[in-house]
Formats: sequence, C-alpha cells, structure tokens
Amino acid sequence: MAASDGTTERIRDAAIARFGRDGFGAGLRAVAADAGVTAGLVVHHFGSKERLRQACDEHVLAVMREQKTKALTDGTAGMLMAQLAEVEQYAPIVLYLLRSLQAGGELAVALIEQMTADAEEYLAAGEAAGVVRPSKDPAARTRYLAYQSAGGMLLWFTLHGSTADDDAFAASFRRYVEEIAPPALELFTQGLLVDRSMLDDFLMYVPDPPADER
Amino acid sequence: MAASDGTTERIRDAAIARFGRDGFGAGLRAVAADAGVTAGLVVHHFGSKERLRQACDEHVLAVMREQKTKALTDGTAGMLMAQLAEVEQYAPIVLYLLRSLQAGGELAVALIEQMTADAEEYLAAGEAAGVVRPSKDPAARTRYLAYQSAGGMLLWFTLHGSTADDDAFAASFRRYVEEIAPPALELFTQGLLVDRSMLDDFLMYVPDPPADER
DNA sequence: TGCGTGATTGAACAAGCGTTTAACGTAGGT
DNA sequence: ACCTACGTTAAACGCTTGTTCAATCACGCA
Repeated sequence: MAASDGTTERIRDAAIARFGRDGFGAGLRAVAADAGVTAGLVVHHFGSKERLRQACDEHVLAVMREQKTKALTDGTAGMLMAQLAEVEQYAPIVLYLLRSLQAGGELAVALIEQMTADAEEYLAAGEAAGVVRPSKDPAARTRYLAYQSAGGMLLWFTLHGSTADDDAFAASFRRYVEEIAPPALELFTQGLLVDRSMLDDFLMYVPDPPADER
Repeated sequence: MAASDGTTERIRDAAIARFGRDGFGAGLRAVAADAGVTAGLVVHHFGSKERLRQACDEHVLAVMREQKTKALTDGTAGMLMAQLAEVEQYAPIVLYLLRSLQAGGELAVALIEQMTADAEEYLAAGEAAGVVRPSKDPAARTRYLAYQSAGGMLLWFTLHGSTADDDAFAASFRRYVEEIAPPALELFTQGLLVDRSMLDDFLMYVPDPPADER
C-alpha cells in the first residue's frame, strides 16, 4: 500500500481499515491493536480520536484526488467506486468513503462535490459530443444524478454491504453495479414516461393513483 | 398518533423522537428524561435498549401500514415521506425512519420492501394506462428506482438534514422535493442519452465478462 | 561513556453506557 | 388491616470509552 511504513502511517491505515469495517464508533484500542501498538501511542501521535479521523479523511481525500478519477461517473456513479474497489488495495478506502457518506461530515460533502464536478464535466462533454441530451437546468440535473446514484449506492451498502472481507466486498460491489446497470441504462436511453406530452398528465396523476386494493 | 397516554407508550414515543433526533446512539437516560421518568423504568418496561428499539420499530411499522401509503413512490420517493412529514405530528416518525435507513436493520429492509411494492403497483398501473414505458425487466427497474430515490433522500438527509426542529425538518424536506422534482421529471420524460447505442453495447458486453465465480 | 530526546508502554482516570438491585409508595383484593 | 403486586426511584455495578501520566526503551550526538 505504499506510504513509508512509519508507525504514524501504519496507525492511520489501520484506522482507515477499521473505521471502514466497523464504522466510526470503533474504539481506539481496536485501531491500536490492528496497528500492533497501544491506544496511548495513537493519541500521542494524533492528539485525539477526532484528529485521527481528520488525518484519515485527508489521506483518503489525497488518494481520491491522486487517482484523478479517470473513472467517470457514468450516471450510475457506482462504476467509479467499483473500478476502485476492483483494485484490491483500494477496497479499504472505498469502504471508508462509504462510512463517511453514512456518517456525514466534511469528507462526505467533499466526495459528493467531487462526484458532482466530475459528472458535470462528463455530461457536458457528452452533450458536446451529441451523446447526452441537453437539459433545461444542467446543474440541477447533475446534482440530482449525483445524489441519486451516490445515495442508492450508500443505501445498498447499508442494507447489504456489511461484509467483513475486502475481497467479498469488492465482489459484492461488482454484483451491485451489474444489477443496477441494465435498468439505469434503460432509464437513461428511453426514459420512464412515454413522451413529453404526458408530463402534465403525470403531474395530475401523481396525487392519487388508481385506488387498487392489494 | 395518540395512543393512550400510558407510561409505556409515553416512553416509546419519547424514544422514537429522541432516536430520530440524535440517532440510535442516544442514551437511555436521555430518553427517560424526555419521558419524565428514570432510566431504570425504561428497562423495567422494555427489558433492554434493543427491545425498546424493537418496540419503536414495530410501532413505526404499524403507523406506516395504517397510513396505507396512499402516497405513492412517484419515482422520487421523497413525495411519500414529504406528505407524511407535512402532517406535523408524523415528522418524528419520518425522522425515525430515516435514522433506520441510516443504521440499517430490519425496519429499513421492510421500508424499502414496502416502497418497492408500492412502486411496482404504481408503475404497472401507469404502464397499463399507457403513461409509463414498458421495461425489459420491470422488477429490476422498480428496485432500481426505489433504491435510487430512497438512497438520494437518505443522502440528502445525512448531509443537510441535521435539523433539530420538527417544523424546520418538514420545511427542509419540502424544499428537497421541490429541488429534485424538475430534473427527475426531465429525466423520466426525455431520458439522458440520445440513442440506444450505449444500451446495446452494454447488453452485448454484459452476458459474459470474465467468468468470475459467485 | 553519558546525556537527552522521542517512541512506546501499561496503568490509571473520569465519564458515559446499559443494566441490576434494593427500597419505597401506592393501590386492590381478601 | 394485612398482604401482595406493581410502578417508580435512586444508587450502584461492571464495562467501555477517550484521554492522561509516569516510567521504560532505544537510539543519535557530544
């Protein structure tokens, strides 16, 4: 995993892995044990648990920016992280990112912002190439797509992604992308509603659907 | 809401409100104080914190089913909860549901299942009425839409929904729905991609990627 | 050689957690 | 009037948490 194997970096990486696995409620002693040190040393190096998490955030953010996201958000967004997770070494970082999304905080906001920025660029390029339809409000569309795809991924992770093993996680991730890709592409190519003229009907249809029983 | 104002129900409602506000990490003493009792009495009535949460889950689930979800998942899914949150008295329950989605667990799965079932029914009705396009895999499409919309809502709540006040929460919720509705409708009516080439490429590629195990 | 500085440990601490226990008060039944 | 059962409280217990502290270890430098 690179990063000179100094003790500080080793603790930081152990914290990323442990927080990704168990969430930020994980104790300092567990992190310390993973790194082969004591709890006292952790706080000696980082000052406090919160500053440890800040260090983790910064490192993850640095890796993210370094990867330069050649992987585009294709609208499903899972592709981006799936590609990362496939490289086995990045699975802990992807897990940590998902935990951050789950917990909120600055890193989560930064993640969504970067995803949105990437999607914006990607969609604009697609539009220029004549592949993507123009939008009445491109920024709103981009934000909507980013939230939906990242949120869907987060929800999937919360409900079914609580796997302990990194490889199993990557495999599960691949399965998720494969599952959502077909309906996503279908929606993106043909839409959901028959045509534009139905929009008003749709809006009036929404308040009360056919009162079928069940 | 109501429920006879017995002490047990009062504690349960206080727990729903407190868990919704602070998450499930909230302490029993805080719940007890909200209900005007002591921590010991809470466990005397419910046995343990986990069983208290189970009682909360069951009650919330009962209210959900009782409301009969005339509010459909219109694909944005937020509509459902927004309509609920508008009735001020249901705001705590909606908050509790979001916390459950955030934490995972049985209630979260049940919520998504119910949303999916409602969406299935609604989409089938729309398709029969000629408003909704047919899908190659309707179940997959429904699941995809449910996860995306519920997940987007969850993510929004995690990042920006940490409001303390119930009314402010309902108002914020309304704003969220208003923000995502236009791009959602645009996507649903016109799609995102101009032609089917991407879908065709994908469908030809997907049948056999490197034959991984499973 | 000796000194000193930083890494590292193990123990201790205070606070919070969920839970247990003993006691008290009060109402109802016989 | 006694006894019982139950609602309720306050205190304590055991555990875990993050953090602090003193002591130990190792190594670079004079």
